[in-house]
Amino acid sequence: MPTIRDVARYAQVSVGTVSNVLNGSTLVKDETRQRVLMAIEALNYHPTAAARSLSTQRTNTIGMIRSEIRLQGNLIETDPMVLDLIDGITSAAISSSTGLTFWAIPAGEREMALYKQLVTSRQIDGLILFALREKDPRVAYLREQEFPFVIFGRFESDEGDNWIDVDGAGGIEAAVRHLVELGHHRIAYLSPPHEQYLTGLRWQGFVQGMRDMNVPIDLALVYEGDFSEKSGQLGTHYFLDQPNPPTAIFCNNDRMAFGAMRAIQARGLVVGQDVSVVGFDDVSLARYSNPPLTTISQPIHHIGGALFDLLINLINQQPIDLLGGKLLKPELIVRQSTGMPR
Amino acid sequence: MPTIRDVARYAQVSVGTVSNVLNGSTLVKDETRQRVLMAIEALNYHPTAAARSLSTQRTNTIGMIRSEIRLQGNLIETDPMVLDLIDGITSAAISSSTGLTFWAIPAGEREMALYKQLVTSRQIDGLILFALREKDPRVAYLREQEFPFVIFGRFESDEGDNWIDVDGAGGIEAAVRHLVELGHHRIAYLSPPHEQYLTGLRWQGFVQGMRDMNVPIDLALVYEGDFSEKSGQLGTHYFLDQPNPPTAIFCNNDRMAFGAMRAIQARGLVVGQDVSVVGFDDVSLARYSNPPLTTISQPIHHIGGALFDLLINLINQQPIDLLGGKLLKPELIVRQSTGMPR
DNA sequence: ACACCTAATTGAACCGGTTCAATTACAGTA
DNA sequence: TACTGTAATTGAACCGGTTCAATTAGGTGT
Repeated sequence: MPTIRDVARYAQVSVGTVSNVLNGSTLVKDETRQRVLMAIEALNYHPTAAARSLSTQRTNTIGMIRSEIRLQGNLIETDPMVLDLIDGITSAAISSSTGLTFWAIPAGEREMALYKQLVTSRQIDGLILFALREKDPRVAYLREQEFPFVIFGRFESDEGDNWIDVDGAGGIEAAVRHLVELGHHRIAYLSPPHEQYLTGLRWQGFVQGMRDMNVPIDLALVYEGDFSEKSGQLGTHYFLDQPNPPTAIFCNNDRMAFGAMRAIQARGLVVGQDVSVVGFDDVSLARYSNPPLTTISQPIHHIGGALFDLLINLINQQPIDLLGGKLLKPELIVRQSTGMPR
Repeated sequence: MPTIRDVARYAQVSVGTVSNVLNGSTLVKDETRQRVLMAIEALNYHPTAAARSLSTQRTNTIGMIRSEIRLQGNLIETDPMVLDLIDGITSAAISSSTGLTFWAIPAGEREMALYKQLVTSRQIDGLILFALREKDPRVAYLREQEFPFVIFGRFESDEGDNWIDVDGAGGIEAAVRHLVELGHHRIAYLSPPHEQYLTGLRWQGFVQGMRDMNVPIDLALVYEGDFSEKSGQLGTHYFLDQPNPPTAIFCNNDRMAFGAMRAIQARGLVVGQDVSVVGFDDVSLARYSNPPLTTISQPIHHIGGALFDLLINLINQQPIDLLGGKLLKPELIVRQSTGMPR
């Protein structure tokens, strides 16, 4: 494996010159540059990433850590939405030849240890956080360390310039309006897990939407899910077992909505007629479910790219201009899972 | 940021000793070890990953590259199955504090350039390949470079010890048997894209299954999809527009099966009665679709972990024992999307 | 007291890049 | 021809670990 010194010798120049050629410095005479390039070609030389990182203090890698969450012992699978996020990030990352490194670890002490590891060992240049929890210790730590990071979502205050979020509350208000306009008065709310930070924001949107439409909230029609299809199913059975069941169910993600539809159908009821269902995310399958799911669409692929750009600017300490704004408007996509109540 | 020399000075030992403590060498006297550990604690020292990589030639990172594929200009989204694979890999990786780095790049010249980059710059210790294509240039290159890599799937010959696959052909044979036993004779086949290497293997399974059951294959009932819901939908409309339409459709992944079910339902037909549908993968949603999807289940989370272990052994040049075997038996999960033909 | 052996410790050399002060090359001017 | 200014090049020092031959410490046997 040739080193920069081999190239220098072959091209009869110094290592400094080779380095300048590699990094596109304008200080190199054209003829010399050609000679160096030919040497690089001839020896099939590629700079070693680790050596470069060591002296530049940059790794050209950003990180993302999934908090594995277990409920009753079984792992909650990653939401397909995250895959779209990854797609968006990596698509944007490739143009600046940056990689996205992934870890998965259960929330808790070991999680913090991993974050500390990564930050202090300079294994990555920055982090993308998502699915923040209430009083999330990760944010405090990263802030304290002044380590570059961006958040998909908000946290505690809307201040700071390192987050991008979708106005989920606004989306829910729109969904409630849609349901009430169809004639629904008993609307159930399938909540995200209470540990999640967004749970509070989403709930506010629901409360606001119901208030705006003058519909009372029945706390018997609120169920805490965990984003899995299973919990959507369980919550829906719980709702439909009530003496006074709902005619519509708002679900905080599409997976729970799919579970909800399944539960409704298992009781011989028709989704969109007997019970309406609204989801959140608009995963690609939502359009192909039976019936197609009314849901709140977030431009997740675009958000992934925007988060990446934001993070890179943060890392490079460049001024940040969030042209598209940092609080994006989601869009209610009406399909056949919602209809007038019977 | 303290370095190993700072720690050495603080603990009044040499850098070599600190390094020995860090790497768990038994050559250090217990008392000295304690002093060093206290210094590490006091200075809050963490070794720099790049420096370590430079001298050990190991990065503790493995890579995975998604080939972005565009058809008619639009990006094919990543299959949710891949997310489960990532989950499986990262779950296994964390215990050996290894990260998984991700890139996405369109297949073609730039793709090969990226592979060469990564291999020669020693940015990663090994690669996990998936979704191999016919005559895939990546395999030849990596073999030639003797770079450690493992494949989810097989390639050209079943030789080599660096792959794990599911016996897709066997799964399809079982699916065909299931359909024929229900009474189906006109079975359509929704194929993967022809560029994919597994397409040939899967087709052989279909042919074998049909032959075993003495059912003729009608080439008018074969359609090449691209793994997207959309293509499942298109293929199904194509099938149902035939003068002599099928009573069952085998789809090579669940996403296409969801599209197929949607198309069937759009025509006012009932899935599992008028037309049966079988998928492949058993993604988590398959159990919650309407009707629940009969599909071929692969232990994808487990495969992710096994691929990781295999790769680590390859990297460490340790003997490999694939206890579970490298060709795993998939399982046909019968749900309500298949039934007797009318 | 001395030889001998093992356990522990040392620190210079190395991994392979980048950086920048110092030096050299060369063209333009007096 | 000497002088000046800019362009190009040089190479030692540095980034922060690991490694290992050489050295020292400490214990045992005679």
